[in-house]
Amino acid sequence: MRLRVMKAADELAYTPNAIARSLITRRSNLVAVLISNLTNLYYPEVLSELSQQFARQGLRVLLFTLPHEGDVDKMVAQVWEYQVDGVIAAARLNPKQVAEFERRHIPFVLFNRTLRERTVNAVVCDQIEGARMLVSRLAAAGHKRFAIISGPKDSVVGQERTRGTREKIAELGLAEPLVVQGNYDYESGARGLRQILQHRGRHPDAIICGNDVMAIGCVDTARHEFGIDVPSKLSVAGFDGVEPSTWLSYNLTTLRQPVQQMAQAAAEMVTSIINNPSAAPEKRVFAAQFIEGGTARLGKITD
Amino acid sequence: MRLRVMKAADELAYTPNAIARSLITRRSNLVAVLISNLTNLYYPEVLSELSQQFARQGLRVLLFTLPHEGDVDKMVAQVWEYQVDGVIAAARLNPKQVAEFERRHIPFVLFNRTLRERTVNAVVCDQIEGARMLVSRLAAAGHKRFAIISGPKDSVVGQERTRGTREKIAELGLAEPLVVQGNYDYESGARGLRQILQHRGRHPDAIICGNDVMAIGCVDTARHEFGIDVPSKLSVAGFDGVEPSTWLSYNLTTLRQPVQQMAQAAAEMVTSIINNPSAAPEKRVFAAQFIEGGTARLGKITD
DNA sequence: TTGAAAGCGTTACCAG
DNA sequence: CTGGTAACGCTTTCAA
Repeated sequence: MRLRVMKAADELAYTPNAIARSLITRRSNLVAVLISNLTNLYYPEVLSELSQQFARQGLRVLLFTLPHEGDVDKMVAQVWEYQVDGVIAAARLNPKQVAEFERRHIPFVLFNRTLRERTVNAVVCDQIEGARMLVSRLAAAGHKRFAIISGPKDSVVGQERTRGTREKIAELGLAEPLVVQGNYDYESGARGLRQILQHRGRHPDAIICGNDVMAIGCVDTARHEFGIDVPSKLSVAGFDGVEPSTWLSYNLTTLRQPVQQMAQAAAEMVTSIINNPSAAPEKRVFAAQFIEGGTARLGKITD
Repeated sequence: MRLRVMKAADELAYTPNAIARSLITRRSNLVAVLISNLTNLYYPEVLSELSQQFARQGLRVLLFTLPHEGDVDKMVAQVWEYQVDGVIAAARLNPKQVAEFERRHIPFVLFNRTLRERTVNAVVCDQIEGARMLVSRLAAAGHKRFAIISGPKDSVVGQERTRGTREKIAELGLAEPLVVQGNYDYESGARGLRQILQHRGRHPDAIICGNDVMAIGCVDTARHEFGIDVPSKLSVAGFDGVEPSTWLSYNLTTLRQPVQQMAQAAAEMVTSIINNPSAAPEKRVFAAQFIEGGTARLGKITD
């Protein structure tokens, strides 16, 4: 009997309907992943990891890419409609939007961001500590005049990187760094360097960029547009540790974020909240890994 | 009355349940996107475009990243369960798997792949024509000895690029190229070059790589490991036109695929099939755009 | 214009 | 252990 049913099912190409199942079980097995822009080089790695991790637990990723200048509220509303079992947000959401997820008891984990004045589930990398480490290393190697090409204003990660950098520079009693703003892309790294160089006064001996892509733009522009040798005449460092930073032409000095670990942690967190919704919010902080690379002069100065 | 209902709905944080709606309307507004590995630099751009395009039409992307060595059949079964309204596959599926989608009347579009001996809906870029164009330009500039760092065996796109290259070389009566195999990543571009150089006989004057990332690996290795000047001593070209190919250190000679147009076409195709399921399969072929770049000597030889 | 009922494909539950 | 029935939240249809 059972056999005959199975055979018929096969012939009719029967497949259980996950949607109908979700309706009654109240579990969609869907996890929304909110990402601002996938072209960031860093996020594809995150997304790929998340997708693999979730697949392992029988969860599927429902992707939401935020329109650059679109209505985030509308998109968030869409997330609710799909009754997702959880949300991972690697995008800029305002506190009200986050609060709304909590009100609806949707397991919610922030990726690489936190909220001020409130503890929410989050997986982050310690940007401030990383930035301080970077400055220490550079200062120890004799750098004295720093400049910063910062991330965009609305990036919390970028702000923290800038803040950590400035704090440590101040602590070490070095001159306040020149800060110019970028927006995380290659061109803005190039533009940042031009702005720094046209600034009157002595040029900096180290430039710290808000991410790797800007650092790469900065290195390229220094070398090819201005003929400045990196690192002997100028040190440049970035953040992230994206793949191109390891390429021979750059071999970038950078602070690598442990993407894989972080994605795994985020996925774990979502599933653990699904299974235990009353648990207290948790923030998991990972340390960035210093990659010595070759765009910064790091050996001790001897004379 | 209407007003009171709306108000109550708001207070209760009522949100329509898309899942329940799907059950009765038999439209999930979900589109499955199948991608083999997101770390390819090329696919994030595709995915990003697709997601934007679909969002505009009220469709959401359900992401399926194929495990490198996993069970594709199982993953395909999952796609069915979710009753997706359409599928875009930028991954290697066998003909049987494709046929199964058709049997279930699920709108199905292949991205950057086609099937032999069968016409299915597909959006592709003419790799063969592109490769031929590339060889023509290089030959016209005086290159005589070609080598190829090919894509992995199971990549149809890679095969076509290699085939177009070989065909044109043969037509021009030039020596048959040395072909070494890569797997699309940076390291395999480096390895490919080493293999080519240790091959006895005269070194090639042009290397055509199966994609940009390998070309970048090849250029870097030539310059930094072997001290070979590119392009004056060796020309290197790639395919794709990914963002890093435009960076100053590379300024790669490549064939850019019109990702945005292709993604838009794919999205359009899915929606048009949804609205008119009986339409005949269509293949939309885009031309690659030749990017002159600076890693290949393209000026006419004068002596 | 408003209200009630049927049905989508599944799981859960409760008799038999 | 088996079989039938209710229920999930929505849209559609039909009647009042």
